[in-house]
Amino acid sequence: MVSTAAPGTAKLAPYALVKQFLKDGLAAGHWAPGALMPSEATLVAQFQVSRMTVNRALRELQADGLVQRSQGLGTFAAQLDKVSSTLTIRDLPAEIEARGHQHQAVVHLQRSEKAPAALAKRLGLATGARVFHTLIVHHENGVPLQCEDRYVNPACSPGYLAADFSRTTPTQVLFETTALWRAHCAIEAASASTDEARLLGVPVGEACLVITRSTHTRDATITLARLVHPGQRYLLQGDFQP
Amino acid sequence: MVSTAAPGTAKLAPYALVKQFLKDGLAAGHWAPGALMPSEATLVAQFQVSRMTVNRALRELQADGLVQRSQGLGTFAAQLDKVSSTLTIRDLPAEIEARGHQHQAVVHLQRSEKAPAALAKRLGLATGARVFHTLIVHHENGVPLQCEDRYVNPACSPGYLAADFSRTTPTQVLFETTALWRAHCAIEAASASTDEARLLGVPVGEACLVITRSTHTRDATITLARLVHPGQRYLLQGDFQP
DNA sequence: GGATCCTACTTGTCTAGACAAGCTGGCACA
DNA sequence: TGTGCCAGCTTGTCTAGACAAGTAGGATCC
Repeated sequence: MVSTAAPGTAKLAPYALVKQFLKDGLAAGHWAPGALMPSEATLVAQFQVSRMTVNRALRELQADGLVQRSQGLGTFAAQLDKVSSTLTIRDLPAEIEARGHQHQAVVHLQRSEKAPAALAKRLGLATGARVFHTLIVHHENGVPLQCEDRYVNPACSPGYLAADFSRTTPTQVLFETTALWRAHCAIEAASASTDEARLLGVPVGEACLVITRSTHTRDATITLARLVHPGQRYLLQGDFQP
Repeated sequence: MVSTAAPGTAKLAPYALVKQFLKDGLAAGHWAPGALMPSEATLVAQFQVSRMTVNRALRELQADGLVQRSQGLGTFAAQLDKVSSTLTIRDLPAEIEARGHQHQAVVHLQRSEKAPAALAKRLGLATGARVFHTLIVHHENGVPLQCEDRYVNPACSPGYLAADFSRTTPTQVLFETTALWRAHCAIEAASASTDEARLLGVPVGEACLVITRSTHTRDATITLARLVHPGQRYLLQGDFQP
């Protein structure tokens, strides 16, 4: 096996080269936000490649939000302040495993219940219909880190209650049996309730990070979850890099 | 002007048609996560288009995280549970304006200070160097919604202190003068300190959502910001839809 | 002067073919 | 039996050209 280039000078495909060139120029401030950037024809001449190659580079930069293009006008450097930071919310057990730490789940509740009117409505069920309810506390290296209070639409995952949640996770079970189509989440801060404080081992009134998450198939709501984290022990992090 | 198609049946470009077909199939569960999807050649035959067209559709689906592709093997339906929800954090004043509400900024502090050692280090400056410091409370329709405590690297934006922050916002000023390259943010819950409680008009100890944000050029740190929101009044929302 | 048309430039998209490179399974050979 | 090679599949990428459609500015006509 012979390496084709010096290490760190990995050979880039032509389209990637054009992309890199433009990205670097943007980072260096060669084109102020809103400024007109080189046209496809210009780049074709400059890099001696075909238009499709340049077009791909520009199209991907547009998808990344780094440039704006409009037919008839040209390509413009994007307002980078409009490129809002995105942060990803992952499954906590997966995150703990990824850190190489030990994950432990304590199941406090795992049963079928009659849904109160408000809950039934949010799940798109008839009032009084039965729903699955689990309450699980996730520990990282023995420290309680998340209190997961979850309601599941039985129609979407009939076998949900049969799972062993000390071994697997609700997210895992649900996504093996259903086709996710839409998800919504909200993040807020709230004080720990008496129950939550007890389960998480923190003082009542402790500031907590609360993630409310709902996932849906195309037609129905699969599950509603309320994830409560002690404020002192949990941090959601996000990075943005063009 | 003659409409080219019935409303709701807007004519899609062939590549978009292929993309839609695959997306619909995934949503309907035709391909379970990990299952082998049709090859490019199959789709070419099925849709009677050229391979580049099909390739574009598949490449975009891959960029969206809906399929995984590997050379020599084929295209596979992605594990959608791995497609973590992303939520975007926008500039609060912009968000308030977008809601059609009235935004008001009260400037409590706007000056140059000697940076303590820890801060200087985080900004990549020499100990004791001067930094710009602003403390602004943003109101929505008269209600305090965010306490923005921000330090700025003078080298990146020398004119920062001259701005009128009752009229414009720090984010706006910074992005007009600097080229953003990298951003980092973290979200946590914390209790309101005495000062924060006073500025936000909430009881001391109230649960607050705290966003810590740092932005960098390629070489230097531009700014560090600590954004504190009263838990009862603020909600970060995110949607995910393939 | 004002309205209209026309041209040049831009991006958006598609085509038909080509070569490269990675994976798999079967066939021939030792 | 085991090993290596090769054919046939897959995706990854590039090319040269084509037509469509949107914009802007100048030339022309009234």
